[in-house]
Amino acid sequence: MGIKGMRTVPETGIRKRRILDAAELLFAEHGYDGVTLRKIAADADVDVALTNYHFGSKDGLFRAVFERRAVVLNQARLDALDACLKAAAPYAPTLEDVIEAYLRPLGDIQSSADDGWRHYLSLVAWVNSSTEWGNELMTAYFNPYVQRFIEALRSALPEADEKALHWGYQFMSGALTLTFADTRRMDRLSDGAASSGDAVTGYAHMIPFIAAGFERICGPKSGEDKPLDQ
Amino acid sequence: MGIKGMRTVPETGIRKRRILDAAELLFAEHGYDGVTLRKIAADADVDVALTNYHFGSKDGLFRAVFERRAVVLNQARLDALDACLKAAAPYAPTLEDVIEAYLRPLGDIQSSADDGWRHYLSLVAWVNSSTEWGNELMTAYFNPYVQRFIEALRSALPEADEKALHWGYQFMSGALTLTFADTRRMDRLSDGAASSGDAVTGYAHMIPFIAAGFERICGPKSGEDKPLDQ
DNA sequence: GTCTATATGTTGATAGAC
DNA sequence: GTCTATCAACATATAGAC
Repeated sequence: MGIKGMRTVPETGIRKRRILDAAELLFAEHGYDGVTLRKIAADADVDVALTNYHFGSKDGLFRAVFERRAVVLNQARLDALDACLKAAAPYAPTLEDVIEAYLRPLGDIQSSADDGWRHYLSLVAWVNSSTEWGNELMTAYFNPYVQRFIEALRSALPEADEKALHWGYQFMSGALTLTFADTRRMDRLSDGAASSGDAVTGYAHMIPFIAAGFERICGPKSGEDKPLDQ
Repeated sequence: MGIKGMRTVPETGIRKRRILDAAELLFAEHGYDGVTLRKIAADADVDVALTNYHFGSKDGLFRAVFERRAVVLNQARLDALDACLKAAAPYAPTLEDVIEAYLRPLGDIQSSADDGWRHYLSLVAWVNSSTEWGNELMTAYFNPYVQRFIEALRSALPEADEKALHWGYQFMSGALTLTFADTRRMDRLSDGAASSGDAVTGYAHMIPFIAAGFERICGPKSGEDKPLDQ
């Protein structure tokens, strides 16, 4: 086989991969309905029919894109969380350490030069705020990990009210999601003082911001912290 | 004119309004590309051609929907902010009062029975995290108001770093946006302990959470690390 | 203002040659 | 695995009768 200059490694998967990469970026930027298979194929520089050949349908392609990096991302975050818990053992980890273990891997990705991963985070942000896909995909792929994280939060905030804990997670998830989406609106709003592209500064502020929020509503003194008349 | 049982009030605008209402809900739920004019017309119980007659194009309809409530919403929030500033004068308002002035009107809308307004907030959430519409529409309609709010924040946090202030606003905006989106994911995640439909509890937690976050990264003691009871 | 009819293009998907 | 050719369905938008 080798003789006539033919590849000995099969190039199988090269086009399939290019489709995934192109779809990843386009879905992240425009959402599911804002993208056509033709545009994906054009950006991937392959024939339109290949998208259906490899993934069956547009729906199948979208799921394949989402699934591709979900497992490895969860594992990385799980490792960070475990390291944090082990470092603190036999005591409970501090709140800020738990938050940091949750956010740091994402911050590292976002400030990295890896376009694929950055686009993926953007896609996750879109899915997370989508009523159609969010419930199914986020629940299926990320809930088990999120549960572990909330457990860690609970151990760092032993007197936390269960409701407050989940609302706090919701706020953190929202702050994170908008940061991923990277709409560049902050740049104009702040007249250049702050840039949404500056992920390093973003996460440096986000970790203490979120930690303080949790402390306030879930802290040991959360009992008398009923700000509202209800 | 009255004689033959004809309406003396022109029914002009009834169908136009129904189109706006139907479009508002559908755009909020599925985004711009996830909705067809046919579906909007069907839900509004009018002919498809009417959508183009009244609004020129799908783009025009979308803008009309967004614009309809933007002005009145901004005015309501401006009033709340002014009331907060006046109540504190001649001193600077407290941080929590400013945050409350910003969030309270939204919380009131979301926990109200007014479907139209609730759908509108959902639409704003979608626009806010959209790369295609967010920059243009949010900037045009909401930036002037947001600037005023950030000014008020600045007066409550006199030593705030400008960058931190804007990042804090970004986190607040994200938390707010995801709460508007109301994907119901929290319900399952918390196994029923917390419900995203419970806006009253949500905002009751959100106000202190966000205030604590701002204090931590923008507070007078932001250099050090004063977690609680400061 | 409202409807019928239609123009004109695009969509996701497939069948079949290579 | 990849491409050509093609389908039926559906999209937005408009022209013209009422």
